[in-house]
Amino acid sequence: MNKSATPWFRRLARFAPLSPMEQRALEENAAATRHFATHDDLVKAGETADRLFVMLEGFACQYRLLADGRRQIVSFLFAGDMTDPRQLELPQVDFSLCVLWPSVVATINAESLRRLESHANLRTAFARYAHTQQLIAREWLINVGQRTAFERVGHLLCEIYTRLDAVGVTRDHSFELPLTQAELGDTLALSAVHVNRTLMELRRLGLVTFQNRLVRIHDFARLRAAAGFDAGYLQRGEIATGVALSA
Amino acid sequence: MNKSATPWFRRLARFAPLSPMEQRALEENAAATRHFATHDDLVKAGETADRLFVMLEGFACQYRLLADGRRQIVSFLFAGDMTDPRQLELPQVDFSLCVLWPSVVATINAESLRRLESHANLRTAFARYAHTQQLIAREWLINVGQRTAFERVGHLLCEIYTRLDAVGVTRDHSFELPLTQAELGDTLALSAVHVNRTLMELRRLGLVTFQNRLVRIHDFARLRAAAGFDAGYLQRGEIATGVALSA
DNA sequence: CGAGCCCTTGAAACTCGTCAATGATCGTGG
DNA sequence: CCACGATCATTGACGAGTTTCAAGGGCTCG
Repeated sequence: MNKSATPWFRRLARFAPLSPMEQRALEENAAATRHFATHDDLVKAGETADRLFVMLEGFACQYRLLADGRRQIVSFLFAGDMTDPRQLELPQVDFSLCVLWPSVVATINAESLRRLESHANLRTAFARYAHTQQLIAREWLINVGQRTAFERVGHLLCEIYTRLDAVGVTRDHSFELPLTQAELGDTLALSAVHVNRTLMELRRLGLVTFQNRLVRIHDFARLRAAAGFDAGYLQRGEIATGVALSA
Repeated sequence: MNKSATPWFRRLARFAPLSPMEQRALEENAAATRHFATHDDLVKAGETADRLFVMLEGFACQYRLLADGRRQIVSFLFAGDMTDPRQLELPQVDFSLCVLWPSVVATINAESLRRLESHANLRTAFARYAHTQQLIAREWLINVGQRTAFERVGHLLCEIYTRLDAVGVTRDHSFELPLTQAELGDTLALSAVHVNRTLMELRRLGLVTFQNRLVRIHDFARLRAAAGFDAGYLQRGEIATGVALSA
């Protein structure tokens, strides 16, 4: 029995009631794991889509490269996150997947997915999970499209804090985020230099500090207001949506 | 028998083989239609999500408003397009839906959706269709995040041309697009003024003209190259993916 | 102890936004 | 049928936010 699937189970259990039997199914299918180092690419856009990836530990992102090297990061994968199950129906992968911090990753092939989806609750959980990921992607579009640099950085930090807090890996309003400012820039469509200046500004205002991979949110309420953050999109698909949302 | 569901049927039939029985099911459920005028809001973000919308004729968009009035359009709905079926599982609607040109819209409630999804092929078609919409949304993120104004406008026009061509409503490399420059701006995260200047530039270079709601692409190959457009994301989920993709 | 990556900072340039004014187009009512 | 108002396209001048270039400093790791 492989217990390393726990974060994955925890994440999915937020979207559908999962029994011990389904938990065991996840564990069995997360058995084949591999370790990856920072900057390893697990897949590149355009390759054959023959497997899914599940982050058991670590941190990764999906991105797309333009011909001249510009890069847009389109999603983050924390421990417990996985790539979109529907991906397996497509001939090619749309986004490259890159590990940003030493990670343990499980691989799910079509056969495994079929087995997992024979559990109705898992199928439901996968679908709702994927839907939530889509809501996040749309929110990023709004973030990049309409918000100022200051709001963008603040909004993303609010989102990450909320996501990590939901799985219990924050401590006293702080969390580890192994992202360089250049990577933050590729996420938020800002230059690394401007990300730096914006983080300075956030620090100067006493809202957030981000040093040595540690983000500390000093005043969530004020940050949230300044960034126009509303956690609704992160929780809408979950079973027992936290009632105490707006504050 | 209501034949107005034809564009909807055509669109879905690209994602799964649909029999006459399934076609009839669509027609029956598209029976309750309503007409809307330009700028009618069918739903607003935050309202209860109790129905889907299917565009039988016309043109609409989904958007989100920020507190101070900034607007990001997150998707276009042409004839045959529908809102995301998974939306019905959520308590609230995430995006407002606004008609941009006189339209005929069908409404699908949870009960109708359940009936439709009892057809396995329709369920598959819905899921793949929604997945393609998600790929488009991600592409928009890349567009807004990484491309210049010039590339953005070009890329969007390539996308729309490709989408409309697939359903046969283009004529000699031109198509109707009832969008104001301000709306284009809210889509591409540009000011209306800058959209105007960019369109001028595209015209000056002999790539595209956009006048009186008519877009004419004078040199698709060159536009496509200039914008870095690759139609893959539009066709990846479809059954018989056009083979002649890259050129 | 050096190499490499990352953060930080300044100066200059550029893209794009805002403000403002003029035309063009179109539907509507007189 | 024309005048009116409204909406939209167009253009210019100016300003703001952000990028780019460049250089220095700090940290980590071999």
